[in-house]
Amino acid sequence: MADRLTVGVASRLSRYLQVLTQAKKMGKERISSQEISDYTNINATQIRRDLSGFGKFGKRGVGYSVDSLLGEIRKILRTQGQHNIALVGAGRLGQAIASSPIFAEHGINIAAVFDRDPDMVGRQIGSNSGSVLDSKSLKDVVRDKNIIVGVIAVPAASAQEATDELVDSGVKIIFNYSEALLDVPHDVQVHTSNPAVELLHALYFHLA
Amino acid sequence: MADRLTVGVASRLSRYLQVLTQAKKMGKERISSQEISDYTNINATQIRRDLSGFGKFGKRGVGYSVDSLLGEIRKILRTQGQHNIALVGAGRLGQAIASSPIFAEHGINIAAVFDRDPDMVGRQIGSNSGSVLDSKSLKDVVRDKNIIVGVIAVPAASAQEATDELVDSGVKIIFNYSEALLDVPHDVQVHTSNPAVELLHALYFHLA
DNA sequence: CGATGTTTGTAACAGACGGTTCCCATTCTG
DNA sequence: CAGAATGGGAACCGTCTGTTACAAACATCG
Repeated sequence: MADRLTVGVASRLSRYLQVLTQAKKMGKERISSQEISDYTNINATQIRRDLSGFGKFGKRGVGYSVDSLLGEIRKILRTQGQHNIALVGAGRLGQAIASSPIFAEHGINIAAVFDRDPDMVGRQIGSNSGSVLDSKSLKDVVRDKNIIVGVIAVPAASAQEATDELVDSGVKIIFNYSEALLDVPHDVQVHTSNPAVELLHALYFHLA
Repeated sequence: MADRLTVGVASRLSRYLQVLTQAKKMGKERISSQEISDYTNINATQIRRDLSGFGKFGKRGVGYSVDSLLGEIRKILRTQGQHNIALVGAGRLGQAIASSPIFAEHGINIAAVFDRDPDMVGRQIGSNSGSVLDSKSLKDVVRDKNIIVGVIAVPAASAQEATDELVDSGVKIIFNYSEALLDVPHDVQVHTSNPAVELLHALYFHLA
């Protein structure tokens, strides 16, 4: 239990979390390993093995309780509390992120939104985040609130600059929604999302 | 060569593609396996092994030519031509997707954008896509253009409905940017993007 | 109450895969 | 020319995954 999880296991547990969250919203109370398998394309035996490694969460002949399994996985991933993140960029993408319920559902709080455009500063975007702050205050705010996760939703041209400011302020995990490649110190993780590349990957496997 | 690639290999090749595309934009002409490793966190030896399996693309003591390696990987992934996709939803997220250069960079063309809101229909969003079409015409347009990739950028509540229409029209690959779990036939791939879950995953590994 | 079907938990095994470590050939730099 | 940098290639090992099989627990139905 004290051992760290493998990347593979943690990834799969995250997928389960995603399915369970949605299943709960749809009012489902119980779910079987086979159902999770249908949604994730992960082998049902693998799912049971993953879960049984941490305890006996399911009931034979019945399945898993959605609620309790959600709690157990959150315990395993140690992501039960609230997490604060900073969002840089209040353009279309930033607005889409800020107004999505997807972060709040998982206990993630958008603690601050920044933009360098004076016309955006002070506006309220999304429902769960405060008003847009001036990028000049980024360093102070991020440092004061001890934020360690930053989301980059600015054009590629200013992505590196935003990254540098975040890193300077103590951020250790960056989600990059620009096309830019970001240079960061070794102790900072960058997750770059690139739908186009994922699409090419999917297309390859679609060929008969 | 006729053999299908492993999922792992194809994933890594896609990552290389992403790095190379960006490196080219930054004016880089040569790149070493070590540099690619720095950006992708993939073992440099692994990278060389992946590439050398398809031919001798690099020059010893020098590295790889960015341009030619780009072409080689595109050849391997068979994604050289133009691909048409359909985008459903012209809200903030849909607009962000349509106006991003990220798809065009990889030869992916947003052939049609749909929205059910009459106020949106006819507007021009993004620079590379035509004007917004009424969702009522989705089936006809998608079928006529032989589109096999659809992107869902609508609220969770209407995601399944949009999915059903796409599937009915022959779409085989769906990128889902809503929180909804989508039910699809077995021959349709769904790629659900969930930044919040990815974030929890990253947070787990960040703990010292 | 008993029979039957469903679902989890667990073990065992084979195959694939990734990381590592070598060593060598080639090229560039000074 | 000497040395550093870099890709090509082989071999090894441990880990992970998918699969199969089966027993135990539970539900359902008659």
